Amino acid sequence: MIKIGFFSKLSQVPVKTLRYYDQIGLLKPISIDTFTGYRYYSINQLSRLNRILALKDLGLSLEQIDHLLKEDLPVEELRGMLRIKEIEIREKMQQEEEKLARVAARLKQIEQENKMSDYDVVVKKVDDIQIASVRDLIPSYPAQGQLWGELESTLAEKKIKSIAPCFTLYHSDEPEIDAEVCEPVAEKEMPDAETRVKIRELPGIEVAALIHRGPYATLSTAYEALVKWIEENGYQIAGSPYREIYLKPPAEEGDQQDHETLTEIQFPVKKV
Amino acid sequence: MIKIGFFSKLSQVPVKTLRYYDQIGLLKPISIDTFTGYRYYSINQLSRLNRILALKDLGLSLEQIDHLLKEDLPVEELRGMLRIKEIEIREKMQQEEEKLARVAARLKQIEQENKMSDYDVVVKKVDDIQIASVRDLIPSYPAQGQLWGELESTLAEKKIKSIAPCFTLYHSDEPEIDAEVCEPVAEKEMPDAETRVKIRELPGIEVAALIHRGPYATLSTAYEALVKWIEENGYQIAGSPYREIYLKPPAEEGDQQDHETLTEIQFPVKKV
DNA sequence: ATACAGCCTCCAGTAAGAGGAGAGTCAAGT
DNA sequence: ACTTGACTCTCCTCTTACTGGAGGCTGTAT
Repeated sequence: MIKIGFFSKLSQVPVKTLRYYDQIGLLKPISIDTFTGYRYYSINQLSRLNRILALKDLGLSLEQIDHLLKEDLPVEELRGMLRIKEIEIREKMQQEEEKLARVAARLKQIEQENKMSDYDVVVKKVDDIQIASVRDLIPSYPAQGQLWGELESTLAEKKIKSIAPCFTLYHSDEPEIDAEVCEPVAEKEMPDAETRVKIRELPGIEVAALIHRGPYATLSTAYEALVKWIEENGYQIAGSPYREIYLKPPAEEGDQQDHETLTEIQFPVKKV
Repeated sequence: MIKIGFFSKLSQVPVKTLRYYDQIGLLKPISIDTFTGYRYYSINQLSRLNRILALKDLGLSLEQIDHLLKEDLPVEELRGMLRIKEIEIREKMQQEEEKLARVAARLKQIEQENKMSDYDVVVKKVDDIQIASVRDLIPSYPAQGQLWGELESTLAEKKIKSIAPCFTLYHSDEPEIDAEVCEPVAEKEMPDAETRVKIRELPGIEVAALIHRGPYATLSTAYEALVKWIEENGYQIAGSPYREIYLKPPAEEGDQQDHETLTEIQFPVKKV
């Protein structure tokens, strides 16, 4: 029968923590004075406390520990929990390693350019999306203009509305540019489909993305930055197509100099 | 001027998160309808959001990010933060690795014995402590009895009281046992010190500890388990002395069979 | 008798949101 | 004009494993 402070000294566990363990029912004192509320522990309880600390040190939550100590079905269940923990820890180490790579890459970039990068790359999963699109081979990037004309006029005719920013899928760049211009739509099918415009669902994928501000002619620096980031951060480009999303097209039609133009570039990626 | 749901779709950031970022002032909508409370964002803000996400991905807290984006002193400060982050991540990886070792060791023990270990080893820092002690070479462990007699009688004579469980420090076991029997006391000095009993302060150290239940004759299994644990968990024994703490001595004087006897063993350790 | 250490309960706060209730708003279709 | 269903709002609670503090009682030593 010892008081909480002494029990704390013996175990080197803070008094606050012991009270907390009492509160959540993990380690209750053997008796509590009804009048004063003083907690009284037995020295025997040090064993249980040690077991708690040891399991906590393995990364188990107090709830899991409580469960393990409450039921007397420990061995098999503990084994299972530890196996899972093992995997979790490996995953976490993996993630830390990747994070370290990202930090190192960013540091390197700062050292080299002595300023904060213009581009911030994020990896994200893009959702499935319904699109209406026209695909064709074109001789140059600006030549996709006529595909856009074809797509927009068809959609206008069918009274189909775009529900999100339009974008281009580039299926390949060589020897010719294989481009597909897309408008997100709500419809699932194309009525009387005797045009080149098709409606289909684009499955969601993981992409590395960044946003470029400035005219289309300056997109190449963004591409370089994105490819470099992907290489340096433990990812690789996972096939075609990549996307160019026209978040905010030039204010005036044909004004290729608008410095407020915003374009997002997305490359499908997977971890190396 | 787009609504929160659309901004969320474009960025793949949950609406809840955007509202939270607004709340903490990290990313405020460009306008909020005074009557409806609707938040309206600008597409331009995607850049800032991307920067936030990128920095978050490096492990910075939202508070740090807010600071970095608020002030325009970013480069040097960011570099410093990232350097610190780099170190933190390495430390964390180190810790995860050690945790993995502990889990693996525990799993191995379960596989071998097919039951939960009787011993739970904890690593802890023990505090500085004032002790009164007698040290001598003894021919066998039970022979420390006479040292105890000497210590207790001296303390009784000087009316010095023990304030915690007594313990023995073993400075060496070979060729003879160099033992020091100790009683924690409050006094800082020994009055008229013409006895072999000395008072001194024992500095706090890191120890690996476990609790053994059962008569002293069975302590050897506990020692084996503790030494094995230390080896398997990336620690090493950091010199002498080790401690045997008599948490709960046999109920009756001389009853060496008491199965409720509790003894804690502590080895000074350091990480390999 | 009076310190003073030790103990009590209750409350608030941590990071970064998630989940849900209940109510108001918007846009499209009838 | 009305209804429906999707969006949005605020406010509340919950998460982990505690930590810190306020205000008040208890136990022991002088």
